[in-house]
Amino acid sequence: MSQQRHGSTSGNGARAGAVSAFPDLPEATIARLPEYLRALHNLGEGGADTISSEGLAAAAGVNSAKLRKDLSHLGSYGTRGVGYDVALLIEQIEYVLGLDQRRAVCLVGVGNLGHALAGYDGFASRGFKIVALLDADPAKVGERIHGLIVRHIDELPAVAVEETIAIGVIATPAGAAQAVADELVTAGVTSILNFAPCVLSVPANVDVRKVDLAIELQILSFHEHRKASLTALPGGRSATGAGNQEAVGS
Amino acid sequence: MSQQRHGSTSGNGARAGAVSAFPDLPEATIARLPEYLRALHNLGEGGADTISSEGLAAAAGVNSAKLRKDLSHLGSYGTRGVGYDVALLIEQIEYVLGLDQRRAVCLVGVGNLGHALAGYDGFASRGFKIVALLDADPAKVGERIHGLIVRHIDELPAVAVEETIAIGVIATPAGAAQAVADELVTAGVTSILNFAPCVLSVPANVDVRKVDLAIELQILSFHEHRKASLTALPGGRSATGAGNQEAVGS
DNA sequence: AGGCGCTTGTGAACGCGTGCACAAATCGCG
DNA sequence: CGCGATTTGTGCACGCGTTCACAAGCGCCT
Ligand SMILES: NC(=O)c1ccc[n+]([C@@H]2O[C@H](COP(=O)([O-])OP(=O)(O)OC[C@H]3O[C@@H](n4cnc5c(N)ncnc54)[C@H](O)[C@@H]3O)[C@@H](O)[C@H]2O)c1
Ligand SMILES: NC(=O)c1ccc[n+]([C@@H]2O[C@H](COP(=O)([O-])OP(=O)(O)OC[C@H]3O[C@@H](n4cnc5c(N)ncnc54)[C@H](O)[C@@H]3O)[C@@H](O)[C@H]2O)c1
Repeated sequence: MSQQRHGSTSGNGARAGAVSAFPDLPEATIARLPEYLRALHNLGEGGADTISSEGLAAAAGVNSAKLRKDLSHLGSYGTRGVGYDVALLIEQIEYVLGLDQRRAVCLVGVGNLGHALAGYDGFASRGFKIVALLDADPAKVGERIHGLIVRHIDELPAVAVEETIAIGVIATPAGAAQAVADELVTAGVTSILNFAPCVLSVPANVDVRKVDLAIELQILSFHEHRKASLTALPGGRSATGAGNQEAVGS
Repeated sequence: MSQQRHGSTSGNGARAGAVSAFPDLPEATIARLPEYLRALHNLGEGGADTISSEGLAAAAGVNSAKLRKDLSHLGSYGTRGVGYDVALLIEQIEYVLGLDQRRAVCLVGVGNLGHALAGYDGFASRGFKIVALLDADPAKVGERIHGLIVRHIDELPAVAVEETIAIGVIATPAGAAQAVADELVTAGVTSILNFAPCVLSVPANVDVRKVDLAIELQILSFHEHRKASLTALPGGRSATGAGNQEAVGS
């Protein structure tokens, strides 16, 4: 039990006072903001100063109406007849996502996958910093990867004291994932990204997101199956198929 | 343009005749079926013969009503007062997902991430088989990884002839992803799993799914930001937070 | 055979997300 | 200074997905 949905359905919403008034963004919107952000960075590097909703939507692979509605939830940062100021919009989205402060990431499980993640430069460039690599295997402990030394999982509490860990990444086998998650929670981590193919039970105040390769492949397999059974039918050639672009993770 | 949604909104649906009558499953349902399948395999190995919707829902991390509705779309494979036959349900879900036939996967880009994917045993155990590893770097070509030899990307057409590729996986830098996608499509691949952080343009009959780490982290970052700004407010301790478990991929 | 408890399957209500279509707003130009 | 072109911001309607609640069905026990 205990796994609910994000549901910001708590009725606390925005009070009369202008204390902090955190924007009560729809979950679907915040899932797309990173995509907009990446598109904006690309456009900015391309020398663009302003961008229309149509242009940005194309770059992000979404409908322009959806994009405008998403951005309108952040406030009015566009100019009618002109478009959005790229630099300003980047700043706003980064603020909302909390990327203005570099967040510390702790990676647990330096195996096949963990090794690749540890060497990924896409972390640093997006505002994250891996501050610790942890593993239970004594043979792995001490190994140096991209300037970081692998430490033993038992040192997690110590690591948490040295630096406030914002996000814990689990890249251990499924059998160890729940135990690792428990330890992360005990150490004060309130956001977990789980690569192990299993369900995690965590307290209500902890956010868990899961990335599961096999699920993605199986969904694609379904559509292959469907397409195959369709082309084998009367209908005709193609035309019935539907392209898509499901955003999933990174 | 060109990127629409899955939308099986084509009105062809189920004809009067019982030709193949492919179940017109909601997209949200098929995204959860792999999760149910994994839970069922675990339960089966645990010696369970039958399982109630409540039990299976708990194992898969979802609401039991949702699970029953999902399964009801496949037909009536449960027994009232008893539950679902584990083996039968596994068989049915695997059939619907098209996992009864082993699907060939082609991995393009054997770098940091591609190396990890190539060595992942989670593919084989879920009904997939990597049949080719491709890369553009001459230094990588010829390398042996887990019994497969890395071949040059130019050999893709030849590979496609040798074996029908069901799914292409892109693990190249973002700059090369669109070109690789085009080559995959030309080679006849109609399902793509993209790890590069960019939007792909593909014909309407090709399915693309994307896995983006950075997006996952940024979503978690947002919730960290939100939680931080909440605990700093009058309210009280916690209780307002919301646990969750977003399924994403694998 | 009948009744009782348990579990599935589903009708109905609700809420969220999407997309259309347009009014409001801004810029540039004559 | 006013007008038209352009683009944002949003009210509204629709469809999908989720959840509740319960009738129908099944097995077991007496
Ligand atoms: N390799 C991939 O491409 C891939 C893809 C998708 C998902 N996954 C999943 O990611 C996870 C890791 O996969 P992998 O291929 O890297 O496996 P791996 O066996 O290569 O690595 C697992 C690592 O976790 C460490 N570990 C085990 N128990 C631990 C514990 N209690 N605390 C800390 N560390 C512990 C092990 O020492 C090992 O180094 C698995 O759950 C796998 O299903 C892997
Ligand atoms: N490493 C990670 O943990 C990680 C995580 C998430 C996403 N990604 C993304 O996955 C992709 C790969 O990451 P990586 O760390 O493995 O990078 P990498 O540079 O280590 O590997 C890229 C590989 O692609 C090959 N390649 C380049 N152009 C090619 C082409 N046209 N055809 C075929 N092969 C080509 C290169 O030779 C190289 O071997 C990137 O887009 C990255 O953003 C990586």
